[in-house]
Amino acid sequence: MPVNHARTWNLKLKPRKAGQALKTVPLHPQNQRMAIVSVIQSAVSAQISQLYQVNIEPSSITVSETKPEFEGDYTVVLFALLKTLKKKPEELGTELGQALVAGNAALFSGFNVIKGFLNLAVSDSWWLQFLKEQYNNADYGRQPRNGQRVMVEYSSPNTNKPLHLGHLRNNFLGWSVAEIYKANGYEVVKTCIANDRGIHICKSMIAWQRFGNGATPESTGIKGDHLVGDYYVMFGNVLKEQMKPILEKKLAALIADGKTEEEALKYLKDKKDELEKEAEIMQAAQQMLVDWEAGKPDVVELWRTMNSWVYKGFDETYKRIGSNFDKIYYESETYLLGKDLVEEGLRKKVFFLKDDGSAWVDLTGDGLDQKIVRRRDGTAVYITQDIGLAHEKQKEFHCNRSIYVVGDEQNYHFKVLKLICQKLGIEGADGIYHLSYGMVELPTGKMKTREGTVVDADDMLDEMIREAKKKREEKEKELNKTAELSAAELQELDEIVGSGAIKFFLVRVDPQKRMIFNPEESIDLHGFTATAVQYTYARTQSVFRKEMYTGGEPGADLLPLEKEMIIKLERYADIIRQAGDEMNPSAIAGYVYEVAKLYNSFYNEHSILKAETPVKKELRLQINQMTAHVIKSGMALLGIRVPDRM
RNA sequence: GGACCGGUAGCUCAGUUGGAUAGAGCAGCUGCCUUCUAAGCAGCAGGUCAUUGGUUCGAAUCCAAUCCGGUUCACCA
Repeated sequence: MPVNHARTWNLKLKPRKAGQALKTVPLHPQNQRMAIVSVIQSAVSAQISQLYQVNIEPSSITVSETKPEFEGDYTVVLFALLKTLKKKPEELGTELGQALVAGNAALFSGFNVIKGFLNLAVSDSWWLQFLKEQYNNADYGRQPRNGQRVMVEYSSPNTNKPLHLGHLRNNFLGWSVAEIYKANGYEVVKTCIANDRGIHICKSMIAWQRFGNGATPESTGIKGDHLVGDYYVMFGNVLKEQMKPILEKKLAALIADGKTEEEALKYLKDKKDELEKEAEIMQAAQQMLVDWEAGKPDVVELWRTMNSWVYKGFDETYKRIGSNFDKIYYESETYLLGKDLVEEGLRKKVFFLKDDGSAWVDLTGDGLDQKIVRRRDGTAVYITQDIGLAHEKQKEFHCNRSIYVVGDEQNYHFKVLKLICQKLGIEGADGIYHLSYGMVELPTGKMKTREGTVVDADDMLDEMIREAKKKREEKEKELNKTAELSAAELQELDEIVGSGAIKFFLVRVDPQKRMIFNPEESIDLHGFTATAVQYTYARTQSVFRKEMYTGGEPGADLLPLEKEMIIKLERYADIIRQAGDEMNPSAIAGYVYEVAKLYNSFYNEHSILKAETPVKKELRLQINQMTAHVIKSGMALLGIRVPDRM
């Protein structure tokens, strides 16, 4: 079917937990450094081998950050080693500690043993060397290209209504996971499937045709996706009206038939979909779907027109939230794709035919059920399209992994999809991964279109930006911090803060968990929020407006907070890897906030520009710079910008 | 009923392959702006980690059962 797509969605994205180690290609030598934890593991392993002639795999040695209440920076947990080495905890800790300090003077400056824990102090010189190498590396923590390619599909809107809060979580997750994959060295293809055809699309079309009086986004001044969404809602209302007499009649018949009212109501509820087919307006919508599939010119034309309104509206929203895609698939172009594969599956005996001619796959051996893949009338079902699309994606991009960012109500669907693709031997089937996330709910429960409790994405953004502006204007009365900014710059600032707040709020929670969206709390710009992190970044820049680092020597020793800062910053590389392994942007969000919080303590405790000595000033300016880089880089992985002043 | 997911402070959430006295934010209470940005900092208070049993040097974390909440098991998508 000829389809005209006059839209221009731009885009990008990334995934999680890879079972395989990264094959890194050396490109940036400064990014090839070994993490401190690995350095310690290797040193301990080597020392054990020397002292006791026993080989212990470095990665199997537990090394963690020392708890604040103890002396030291990193802790080796000895319990696991006691049996193999036949030592008592204190004895082993002491022997190992002495040998480690004696043999690695540049690395360790001291140790203590408490119970089965060997606490090691890493020397100031090691941290200073690290700072020297990395403080001005804006790409610290990012890995060189590893030659692997990953596809991330996210967003996937229906073209019959505007985006809502659930779509925002999906978009931010998908986008961020894509960026995190890139930071881990993968090439990423961000994709989206536009669900642009089907009975739900016809519903808005019918309603517009009947009640629209030729209304357009231009004539009404309503954003296209919202306008179409209004007609979708209108369809629902009309249908409800038409169902009333039908249901009443049916109810009376059932009761006359001897059923109790309760039984009858339950029956009607179960048969809701079937009964709706008796409503005139529903029949009209179904006829329209038939006409669309037959390519009836006026229907196709209306479909194109209304979809173009929606796309235009989506483009605006995507632009505001900074979402984009490298490749967009349209269901109108892919919905027939899986049909050949059904034939192939039948030949390969992956599928089988039932007596009525429908085609099925039997997954009972995999702990699942039988699943239909082709209706008896020969048409494809949802899963069939997805099989076809998976095949199509591989033909074009040959990705090592293919991530689908889709809500957890489709867990079963994706389990089935992967299994079928594997059985069919589709390339890349093993790389299919469903990044499942929990629903966004309100304190009052689920969002329901019928009850008008759906939080609209555009409204949400408007409200957050309004809040950011309000807060900024309050602050301006106290301190004239943003006085030098133009009106346009101020507006951009409000957008950075407002959209950052909603992004951070949705992305800071473990994707897997469903989350409660409390409008009042989300609007708060204090505490564990993007705003606090952005504010911290603005502070670093405020310092640099007064004075820059020179690149000179930062001295030989560190105060506790100075060292804590460097230790925290060093961890960033590991956090990126972890967030990638787990496909979990919340790991980045939590870390970036920790950096900001620690920096604020540091900032409060030690003056940078009025440091005790010029050497201390240089040290703190370098810490200031690395903090700024890490915050900016980490926030960028979440799709959140940071302002120079606020 | 089968399968899968969740249950941690009043609320919203962290808690790495099992490690030391379970952490943040919000809300509540005390202090701190003549200073590099107070959208911040320091502190107080707040816990039967759903329950029970098990594994072991050690369990919020692993196993089993139970309770509570959610999702799913369509010739819808």
